[in-house]
Amino acid sequence: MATLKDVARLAGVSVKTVSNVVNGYEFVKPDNRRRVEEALATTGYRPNIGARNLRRGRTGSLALVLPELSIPYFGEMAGLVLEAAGEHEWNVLIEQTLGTRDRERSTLAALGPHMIDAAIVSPEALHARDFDQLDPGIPVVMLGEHSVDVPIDHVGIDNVLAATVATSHLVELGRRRIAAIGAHPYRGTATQRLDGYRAALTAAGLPLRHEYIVQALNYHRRDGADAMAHLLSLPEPPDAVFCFNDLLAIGALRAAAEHGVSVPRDVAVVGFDNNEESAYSMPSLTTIAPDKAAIAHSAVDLIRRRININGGQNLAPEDVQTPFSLEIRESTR
Amino acid sequence: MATLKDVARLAGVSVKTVSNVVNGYEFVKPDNRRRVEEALATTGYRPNIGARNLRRGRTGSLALVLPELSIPYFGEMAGLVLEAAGEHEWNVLIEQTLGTRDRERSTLAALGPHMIDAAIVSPEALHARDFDQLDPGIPVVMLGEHSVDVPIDHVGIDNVLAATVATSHLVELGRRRIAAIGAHPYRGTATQRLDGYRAALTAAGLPLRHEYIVQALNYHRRDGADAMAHLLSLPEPPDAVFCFNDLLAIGALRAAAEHGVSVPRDVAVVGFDNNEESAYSMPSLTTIAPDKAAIAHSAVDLIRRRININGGQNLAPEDVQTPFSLEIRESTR
DNA sequence: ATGAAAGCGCTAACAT
DNA sequence: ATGTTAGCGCTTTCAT
Repeated sequence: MATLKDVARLAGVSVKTVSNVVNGYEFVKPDNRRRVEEALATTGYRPNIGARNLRRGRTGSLALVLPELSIPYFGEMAGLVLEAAGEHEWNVLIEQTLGTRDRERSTLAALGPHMIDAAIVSPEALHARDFDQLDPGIPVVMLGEHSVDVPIDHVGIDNVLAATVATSHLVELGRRRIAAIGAHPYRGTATQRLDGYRAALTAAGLPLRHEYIVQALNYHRRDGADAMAHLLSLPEPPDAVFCFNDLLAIGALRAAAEHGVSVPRDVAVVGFDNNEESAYSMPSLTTIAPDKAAIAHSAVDLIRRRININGGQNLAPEDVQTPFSLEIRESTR
Repeated sequence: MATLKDVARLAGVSVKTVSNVVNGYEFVKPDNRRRVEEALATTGYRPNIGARNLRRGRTGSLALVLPELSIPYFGEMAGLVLEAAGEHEWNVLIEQTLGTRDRERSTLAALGPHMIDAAIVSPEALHARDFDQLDPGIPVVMLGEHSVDVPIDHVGIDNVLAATVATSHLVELGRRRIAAIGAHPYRGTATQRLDGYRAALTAAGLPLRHEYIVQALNYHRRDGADAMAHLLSLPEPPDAVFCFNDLLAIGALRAAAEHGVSVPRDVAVVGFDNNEESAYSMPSLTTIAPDKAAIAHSAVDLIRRRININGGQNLAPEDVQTPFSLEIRESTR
């Protein structure tokens, strides 16, 4: 592997001159430039990014911390973040926490300022003080929700509003016994979506029936199926269900089918996330569709702003709200 | 940010001693060790990985080159590769090619030896000579199939066999008009799966009907739906369909439903990949289930072997076959 | 405009 | 067992 020194020797100039050419410095004698460029070509020189970053004091990488790539929502988000970061020549280091607080904490702690310039974190179980682990010098953007109350940049949709829209849609369908699947003791998104659900029911003058709020400790398809099975076994089963993500909803659809309950005739179902698979489920799923690309771009932009203002340490944390829409499909038609 | 030097000064020892402690070297005077550990703690020292790698002549990163993270199969694989690589303290840089040859080529070319120690590539459209782009010094493992004939390590299941198993399963169900969705002009996996399909039909004494082989230029759900719609419009529609991946199959299920065709009664459907969603589709999908974790681990192991033998340049390329199974679900019951 | 040399933080010889 | 020093490849003063 050719180094600057090799190229310099071959071209008969100093490393400085070669470095100047490589970095597009303007004032290089045309003759020297030519010889350097020749040497560059014949050696096939490629800068050692690690060395450059060591010297420059930056890393050229962002961390993306999320629960699990195999979860469709995060797979889709990760792909978009990769693209957005790539536009600014950042590599992305993806870290999976598997949604456990332990791994979320240790991941945050391991994010030394040497590995990354900034981090995009999608926390699931973190507590506020876990963020002390973080080096204060590196900018962090939270995706998803303010699950904890820390002064950190945040990008995402208005979850309370979105949940209200989803629930109101069911109300407008004429449903009166509307259940919710996905309540969770300390997951921020869950709390907000539950709030939105309650707000919509209250606004419609419908009673809040505690047996219609089903917890889900995880948000996988199986959990949705279990929750739906439980709801259908109630003496008075619901005629509509708002699931806090699409996976729960997909599981709910299956449970409904297995219980001989027709969707949407007997039970209407709404999801959240607009996973690609939701357009192809049977029936296809009405769902809240966040603008994921907007989330990815906003997150990267926020980071760029922070970095350009020298860590932007004493800048007030921002809260960027991205658009969403309600995608109406067969499960509520 | 504390450096080795800072810690050394604080502990009153040389950098060497600190380095020794940090790297778990055994022979350090207990007294010194104690003082170093104290200094380490009070400074909150974290090694600068970049500097360490620069010195050691490695980068600490692997590249994972794949079409798109939002495709469930690749999302799942990426998660597993991340875990497998993490066990050996590798970061993973994921590059999306979006399945275009152009981006696959430029990605290969950009993989300078400074950024990564090795690469795991899941090519879709590459030609053999595109691999010339690659620095010969860095080990590459191909995932998926020998879509091109290059002397490079490869990990994956026996696609021909798997396709035969899938098709034979349909034969054993008593189906006689078995179609295939997913033929593709130059995608390696497609060719192999088509071969397996043909072999199974021939072995069963069934005719190869050219109108039952449907091309799919992409492998998304929509393509499967289109292909199935086409098959069902045939004068003599098939009574079974083997789809070359689960997404195609999911699309096929939907098209069948929309045409009022019952699965599996009228048409049995088999997929390939065992995406998580396939256990929850309606009906759930019979599919070939590759052992994805085995693929991820084998790929990382292969890389470790190559690297330990100094680039292993003159080692013959290996072809590791990982296990798979046929997961029988409702779509063929 | 370009060269010489220092130094980013670390590890590995070499010396003691 | 530990200190000293060179150097990984690069950029950046500081000279010239």
